[in-house]
Amino acid sequence: MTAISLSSRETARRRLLDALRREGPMARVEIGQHLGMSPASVSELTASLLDEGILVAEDAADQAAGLFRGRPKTRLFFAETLGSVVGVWTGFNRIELRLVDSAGRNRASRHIERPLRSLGAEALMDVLAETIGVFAQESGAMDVKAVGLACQGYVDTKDGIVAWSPVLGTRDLPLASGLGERLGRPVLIENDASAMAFAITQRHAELRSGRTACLMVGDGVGLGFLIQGELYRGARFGGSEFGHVRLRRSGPQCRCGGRGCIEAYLADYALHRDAQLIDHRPAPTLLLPSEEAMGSIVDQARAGDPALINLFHAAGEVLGDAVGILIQTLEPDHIVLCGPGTRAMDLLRPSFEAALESQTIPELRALATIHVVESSMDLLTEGVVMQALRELDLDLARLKAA
Amino acid sequence: MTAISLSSRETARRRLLDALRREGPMARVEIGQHLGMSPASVSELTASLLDEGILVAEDAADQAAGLFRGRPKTRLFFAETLGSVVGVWTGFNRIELRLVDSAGRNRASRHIERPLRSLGAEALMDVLAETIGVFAQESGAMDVKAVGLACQGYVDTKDGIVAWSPVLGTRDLPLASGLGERLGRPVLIENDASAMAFAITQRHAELRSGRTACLMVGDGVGLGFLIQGELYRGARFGGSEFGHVRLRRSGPQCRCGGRGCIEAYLADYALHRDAQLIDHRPAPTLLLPSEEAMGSIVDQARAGDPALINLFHAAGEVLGDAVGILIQTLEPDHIVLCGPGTRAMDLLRPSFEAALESQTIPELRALATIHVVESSMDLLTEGVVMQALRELDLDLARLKAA
DNA sequence: ATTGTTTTATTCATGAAGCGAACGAAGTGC
DNA sequence: GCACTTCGTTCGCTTCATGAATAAAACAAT
Repeated sequence: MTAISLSSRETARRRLLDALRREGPMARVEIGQHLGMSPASVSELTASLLDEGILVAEDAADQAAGLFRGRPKTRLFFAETLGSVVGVWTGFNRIELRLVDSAGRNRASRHIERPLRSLGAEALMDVLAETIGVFAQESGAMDVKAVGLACQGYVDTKDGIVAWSPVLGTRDLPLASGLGERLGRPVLIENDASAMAFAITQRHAELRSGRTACLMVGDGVGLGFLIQGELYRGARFGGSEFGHVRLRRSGPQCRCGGRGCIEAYLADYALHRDAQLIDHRPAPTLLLPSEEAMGSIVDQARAGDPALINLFHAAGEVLGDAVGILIQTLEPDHIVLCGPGTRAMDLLRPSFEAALESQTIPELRALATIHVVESSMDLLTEGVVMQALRELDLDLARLKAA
Repeated sequence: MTAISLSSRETARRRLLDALRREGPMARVEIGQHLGMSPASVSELTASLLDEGILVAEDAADQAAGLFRGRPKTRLFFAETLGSVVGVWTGFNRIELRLVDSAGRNRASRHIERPLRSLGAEALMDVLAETIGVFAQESGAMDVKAVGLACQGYVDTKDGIVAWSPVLGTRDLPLASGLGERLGRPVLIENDASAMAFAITQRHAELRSGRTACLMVGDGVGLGFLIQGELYRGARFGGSEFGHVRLRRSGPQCRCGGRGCIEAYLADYALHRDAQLIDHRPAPTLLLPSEEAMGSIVDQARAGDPALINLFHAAGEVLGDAVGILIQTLEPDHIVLCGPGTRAMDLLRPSFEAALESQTIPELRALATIHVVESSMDLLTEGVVMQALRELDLDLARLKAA
């Protein structure tokens, strides 16, 4: 499951299948209009996809009754027999699982509470493989074709190695091959912010043109960067772990070991930790605070608690500085703020905007539209499962070609 | 002179001409080996280039005497009759000019002292047009086909507008069209750091693969980012003016109006200003300190002046933080530190490396090779003139096609 | 001088990919 | 049954790149 450069045909094929997953069943003409392809090309592409058994034509009977003139459309969609794919997200003390069919439709999902950090490399992979296996079985999926796993940290998607992750507690872990051997299936791994960024851009067409930087605020702070709808890949990892950029030299402690990282102000664990301190409560034991705990902090701040308001003020300022850096460095067309952290956007906004304005000129700021997309962590599994599906599409094509 | 997406043929043509400018005259076989093209394709491409009069075959007589067997190579190179191109860089109180022929060879260069900031938009463009015209005439160039101009600031290359520049003192200046009308020739404008980055990557083959981030330290601090040897273009400007990222909330004054920008620590004007202050000398009147003035500051620091050593220590720390941000955001394969500011790299290095190490994990740091390229400001005119030549190549191709 | 050797350059046929236009297919409305 | 409309396929054309065969231009050997 490596991403080499794609041939012209493979790109067209991918665009077609992507569009079908996003839009649902479409007739050939519709696909052509949607992608700006000639009917001839669509015919050619779909012919081989039908031939390979990846797509099937919808029964004419299924269609809306004949209120139209002309030859009726025959909609195409993914065959039901292609098997399914599991998407996984590993958080600090939580694993999210999702099962989708080849069309990307949700079949089952679940999350379990399970701390992972304390396990060693082998035990960690054993637990993950076991968890994935049980989930698939209990969901009645006998036909899992691939697995996609997203986690925070420096994830080398190409070689399948997690160089460092705050949630796994290991270094240079060959997670893709380790899980792949245990499960007997190809495993794709990805940074979680990239996975979420991909899921969000799949849902919003305007974000798939130009350059889109998605800042995910939640458990940590991550960055997913896309150019023309495709994830930007850096030298190995992709523009990720932006949360560990140090913005304040002597700022609060971050779990990466440093001080003053973006995350140490903005992430749920940081806000929760500081709020507990303000309330003179004991330090939290759970690394990943619950949505209820975070909600109550936000409510108290909205009710006017001055110390908590200050907390969000400082966080908003850091967010503004972070977006300023993104704008000055990547100059994106779109900036997306996403993840659970956007729940408090009303509290962050004043200081966020002030900080952003104080470090960018209007001409530059005007280039990037800032979108706040309320999104929960289950978009992560959606993103990574989509990517696994796309890799599977490619593998199938190459299998037939060989 | 707009950069639209290139056709397959145009890309091949550009690669061929780029290679000839870099490597000098080459025979068709050599071009093929160099670019990984089949002889048939090279033959086809060169046939039309010869036909259009852009290339000519070298005289057989010019070649080395026949110590070789087989049919002798006929080297191809740019026709002498194609005209020349002027490259310009505008600094605070200085204009650098360069005249090159169509092969990119230097024909003449000059720099004049002339402050620009105090002029209005029209007067500024009058002065520039006049200066360029006189330079071309006095260099005996009757055949200037295009002009490339690089300057610091937010430069929209596509629309030819300078949104803001610390050296020009105007806003949203339509410089390309304004100069173009005055000179009667197409004018390409570019951010100066991008121009230098392009020049440097043209000289070093290894920097043309993967992602290369060039941080230019000198008059200001700029960033040029290239992917596979082509300049990254953001929404409008390109990943530029990185020097105005604010790294220290309450840092020293920057000429952009903000405080604590990277530039306010690292740029020549900032170091010079602070050194003057330490020596209890009057504030400098010249905005761009001379190379001698900078050299004397560096010498004093090397001789052990503790206050100046501190100055460079703080600058190095900011440089380390800046490179850390670049690594975490763009994850480049290569980082190039260039520009006159590298003259003091020995003084910057200890704090630079400490700061970089304190905010990046080793796995991530190991991905990017850091190159220090000693380069003076005259590489700027080389970079922008090369880009103007490439645009001219394209225009010629499109002219023939139409 | 003639012939062979070696290297360079061109030509030609082929294949991949996309597309416009023409044509066939499959319905509805009368 | 026939016109009409819309959908999908087929055919021929174009662009582009390439391998193979061929031509070209020298030198070396006889």
